[in-house]
Amino acid sequence: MGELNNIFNQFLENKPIFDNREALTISFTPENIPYRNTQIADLGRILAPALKGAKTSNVFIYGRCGTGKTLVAQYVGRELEEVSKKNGVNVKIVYVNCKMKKSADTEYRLLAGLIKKFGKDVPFTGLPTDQLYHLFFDAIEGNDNNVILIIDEVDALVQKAGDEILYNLTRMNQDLKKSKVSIIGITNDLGFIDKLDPRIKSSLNEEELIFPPYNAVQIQEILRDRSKLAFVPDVLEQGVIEKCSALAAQEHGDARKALDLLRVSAELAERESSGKVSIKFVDKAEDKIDLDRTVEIVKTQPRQSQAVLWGIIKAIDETEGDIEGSDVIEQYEKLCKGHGLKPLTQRRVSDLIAELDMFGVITSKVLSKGRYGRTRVISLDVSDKVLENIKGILSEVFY
DNA sequence: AGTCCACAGGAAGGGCAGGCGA
DNA sequence: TCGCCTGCCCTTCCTGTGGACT
Repeated sequence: MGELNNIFNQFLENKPIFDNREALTISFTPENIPYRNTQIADLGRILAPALKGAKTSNVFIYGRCGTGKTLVAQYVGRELEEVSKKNGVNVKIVYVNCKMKKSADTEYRLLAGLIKKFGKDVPFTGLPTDQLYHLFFDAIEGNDNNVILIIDEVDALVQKAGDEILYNLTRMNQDLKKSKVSIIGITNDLGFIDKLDPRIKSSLNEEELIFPPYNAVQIQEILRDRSKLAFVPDVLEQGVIEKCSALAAQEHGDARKALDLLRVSAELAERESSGKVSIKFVDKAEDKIDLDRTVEIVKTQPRQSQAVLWGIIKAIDETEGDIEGSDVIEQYEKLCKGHGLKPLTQRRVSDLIAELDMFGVITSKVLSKGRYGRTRVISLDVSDKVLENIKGILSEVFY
């Protein structure tokens, strides 16, 4: 108990670093969004007809992650809602993120989530889909609303649930008498729209906005803006912002990453009771973010997927280089045998490997060896330190 | 030019669990 | 409880394919 008290007391005695930590998180919406005036104005013009009760065009917003798409869409949406309220018009903005596991990544969950946002309750599962459409329909129609759906990471939804749902949503307007529904789709997959069914493509892509990546100088400006809110004066040492920006700019100008880096750097500085944030904390923060992310992924994988990863690591250890799918299967099946785990078919393992690739834990690419067939060549995509951690986690699972 | 390897990966469907209303 | 619906994980079956070999 005494030790814990010491920790708490020391924390309280430390010179504070943060003034408002929130300002560095993704959920924070700043007053002013730098370098996005054009996009804000464009989206504003597209949505403005809603103020006169008209249906607005469907919009697609493209841009890589951390380019401000979500921020701008939510910001414009909120402003629009406010102005409409003042003018006595019913405009409702509904935001859903399809990448949020277990919340909006299937047709059922998306609809259930939307219906909930209109204040009605829906069971997690169990209702036929057409009934859900009816519920959603009633929810919208009941309020005489002009509804604008912001569907974030819409590519994730379509990949999992197919594009039928988008078709159904765009078609709803034909049956609605009093209300209107428009869609703002947000995606970081530039080729996304071309993968859609042409019917959906034409009705959904009435307008499109492209969000270019930020450059290092722009990210610096964003960080400076936010740090004025987030930190007490003079805690950032020279070069910290520059370093965070440079690292994030290397990764296609991802402002979110820059903010994360800055926040974690400061948290590490706070934890070490060093009243200032110096460059060394940025390096540590980069490692920590990488480690935390990967460890989290590995920990939350189902057992079979962990077994496959273990097979990959074992196979790489043994061959000391790149390995092929068959090497993984061999190690994986050995592991299953040893732990009474029923081995999955090669087809399924191949999907699990692809999943691990998607998570960024491994890198794999399909390679043709001519007469000797085609295989997937696999290598690990983590630093040695992270690998040690992964091994630790997995050996606890497969003692 | 044609063959053929060794897999990738798409399609379809089975089986299970969770949840509903009757 | 039963029948029905869904999502999810998985298998089975199948077609496609890049390039070394003949």
